[in-house]
Amino acid sequence: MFRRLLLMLNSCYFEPHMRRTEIAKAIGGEKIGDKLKIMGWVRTFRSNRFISVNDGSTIKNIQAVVDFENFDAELLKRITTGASVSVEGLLVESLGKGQAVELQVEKLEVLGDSDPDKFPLQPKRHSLEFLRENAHLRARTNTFSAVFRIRHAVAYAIHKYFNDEGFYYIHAPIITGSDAEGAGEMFAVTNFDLENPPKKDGEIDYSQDFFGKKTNLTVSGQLEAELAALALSKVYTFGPTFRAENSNTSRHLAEFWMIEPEVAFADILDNMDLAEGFLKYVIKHVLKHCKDDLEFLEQRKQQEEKGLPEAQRSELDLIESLNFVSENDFVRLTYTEAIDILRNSKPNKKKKFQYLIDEWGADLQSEHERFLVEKHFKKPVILYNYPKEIKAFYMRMNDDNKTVAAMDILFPGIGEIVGGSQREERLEVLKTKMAEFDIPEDEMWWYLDTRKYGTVVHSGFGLGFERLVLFITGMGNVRDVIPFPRTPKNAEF
RNA sequence: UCCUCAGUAGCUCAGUUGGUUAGAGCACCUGACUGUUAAUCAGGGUGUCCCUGGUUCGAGUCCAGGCUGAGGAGCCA
Repeated sequence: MFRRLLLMLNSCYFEPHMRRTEIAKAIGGEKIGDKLKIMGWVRTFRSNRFISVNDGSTIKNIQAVVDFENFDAELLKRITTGASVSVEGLLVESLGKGQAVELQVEKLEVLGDSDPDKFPLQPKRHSLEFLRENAHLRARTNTFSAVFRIRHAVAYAIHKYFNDEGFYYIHAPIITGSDAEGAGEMFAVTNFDLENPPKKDGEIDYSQDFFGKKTNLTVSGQLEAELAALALSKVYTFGPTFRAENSNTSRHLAEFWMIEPEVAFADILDNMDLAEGFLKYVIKHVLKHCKDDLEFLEQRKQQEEKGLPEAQRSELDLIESLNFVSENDFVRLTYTEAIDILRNSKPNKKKKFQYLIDEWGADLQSEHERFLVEKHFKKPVILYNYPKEIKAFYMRMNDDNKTVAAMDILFPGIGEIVGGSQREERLEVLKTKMAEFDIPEDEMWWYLDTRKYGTVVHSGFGLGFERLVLFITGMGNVRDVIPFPRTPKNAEF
């Protein structure tokens, strides 16, 4: 009632400081007949009359209609692609097709000019590579604003899922003093003068460094998550992770975000249930809340695949494939079963694989994972119980003494999206494995303590956040789903 | 790091067996028009052909080395 009254007053005259209405709210349909102020960035200015304005609140633009006869020509000249504007006027049903509503402009202000000769983004299609080089501006494109809104929705859904399931969010340290985590090359953290570090007996003396020891950026929060899970039962981490690998692929970043749930009293099967339920929940959330953006990205993908031969195009459209994954059970398959399938597969018999599968124990290559996911099952696959030799030291030894309770989830087009395991909770077995893997016990005393005092069965996994966003958005390169990608030879912006 | 491919106007790209002054579309500038949807029409070329060296009468084109990017592999998430 009170609001109605305000609205009536509002439509009679302009307040001196009218509040901005987000475009997402303005085009919802409920505000027709209201006087509104819109602020945003000009996408196009057509016919000297129609300003397409976007403020990032939605992929849709609002059409602001100016009677150019009543406005200063010099002012209208400043309405260029990329300029920021404030427009006030009456929101009405659109006279033209293509949009439901439009704003009849009564007040027009250019907030920030944009020299059209120099502004890099034109009202046309740009290559993703070009936009990557202009990452400071690329969020002003439909594609990237859609991707980043979805990235947000995915992050939010992850926190919501875990919260609703009784998990606690643990902030694992970014700087780590243990170099025994065994997940690849690390970035050193130091405040030494690199030209002239202090030395002792010819060697760099790390005891004089900031932390009094050698430290690195974290490659995984798993070990810390395990400590927390063995107190709080159900925890997860969600933070930046760093790998100094010289990886140049569409699936690797030097700085990426990883989610690592860890659950006490849970075995490998519980772990698979958690991962599968979690992935489905997140995808459903995005399907429900990001419809406009998904539809746009679906069209973008179709457009992009038009140029490809039919065999290389996706069988399902983006939204279809998300529905499919969220509504169907993942295939669960032991490593041993996978080897049997692969050994008898056509590409193996016809020697089409670059690495032929002949015996149990071989590490699976990308081509094998792809075959299983994209050709044989055509759905996400959970592979588990791998040979102990090809997996990490902390994974729990199975009773066969040959395999460990590891599991990887493979997604079509992405490959490994989740890697996890039941953890070795038996102190003596863990110590033996560490010796086999040359991991010094004295650096991991705190990890071993959890097995010494009240050890329990527990499991967890790591999920590559960008790989999940990659799958959900249908983009082709993780560099295009993170605002400012860090890759070898690239840390611009 | 390895393999393959690419680098020409602001962007996307064409450029013949090495041959005169390097082109197109879009963007941009000027003008016209005005209910448009990446508006339309007319006119205008804005260039270190990635860099360095070499072969040649002559190199965007051929050769060598380098830089950058992409795809794939490895590593993995």
